Amino acid sequence: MDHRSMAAAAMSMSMFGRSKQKKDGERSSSSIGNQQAAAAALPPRMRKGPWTEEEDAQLVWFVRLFGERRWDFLAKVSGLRRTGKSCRLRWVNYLHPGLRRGRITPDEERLILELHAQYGSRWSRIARSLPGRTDNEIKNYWRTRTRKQKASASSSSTVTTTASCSGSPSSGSGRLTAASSSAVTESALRESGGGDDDEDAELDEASTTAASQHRHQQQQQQESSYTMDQFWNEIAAADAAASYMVDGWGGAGHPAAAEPPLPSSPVWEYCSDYSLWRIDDEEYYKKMLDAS
DNA sequence: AAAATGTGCAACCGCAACAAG
DNA sequence: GCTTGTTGCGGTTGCACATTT
Repeated sequence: MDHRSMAAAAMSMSMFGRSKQKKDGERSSSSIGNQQAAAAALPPRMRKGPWTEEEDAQLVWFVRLFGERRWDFLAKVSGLRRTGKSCRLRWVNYLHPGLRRGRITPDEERLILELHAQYGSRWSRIARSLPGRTDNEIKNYWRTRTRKQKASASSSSTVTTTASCSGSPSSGSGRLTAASSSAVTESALRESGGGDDDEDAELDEASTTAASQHRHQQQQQQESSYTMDQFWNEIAAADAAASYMVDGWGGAGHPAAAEPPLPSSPVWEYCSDYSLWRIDDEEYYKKMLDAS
């Protein structure tokens, strides 16, 4: 690993950032500027909120240097004004290689239901059985799912009441219709003994409700799914490409040559003179930090 | 077209467990 | 055994985008 490959990582980070992430980054970048101006005379404060692409790239770099441990140390050394906790969270939930992006598949959904029945809300335990999925992701999915079910249940009861009172088949929106149909399916399943517990019924409900959108969702998933494997592959590819570059960032013929790879940090200048890349001793960094 | 509402998800917070000194 | 620092976890919040009215 050398500084060129880390620059490649920085390049790749900007490639996989989603639109929302980009917007967050833009907002955060401007706030960084404001904060930097305001905090010039103040002791450095920890940043909060969405991560910028620059921060991501910086974090990826230092995690690749030091490994996924000592997050507080890593946060300090990296120059990121983030807590170790925040760094870890960002890495685990967003930057870790092998993470899957995109919607939860029906198979995963089934597995989550099984595991939730088994372990309850122990999301990290459930996540271990779903490669590429984080506990946060599963937790969010579950939350969304239960929220939908609550809404579905309340609206279906409303529809049932309304229908029984007014007898009007046209009452209710399309959403309401979908919700009520799913509720009907769920109750039918319960009555028919199609599911041996609520979880199964819920699963079928979810599947039925989504049936009309399933193909569309799968298509969306194929389009939107961008795994961290792909990301790291791109880094590797960029590594290879970078090996053709001449020394320094003025190398011609490469898109990345025009701009420096990463933002400045307390150790950045040190890094850029190449001497960093001969270092693998943590102690050296401690001394460096003490000296700065 | 604009406002209101819903949805998805990244990130924060507080707590607990664990390890090292 | 106590203190301190680190890590991991679950619950919750807030924001941006999408959809509906």
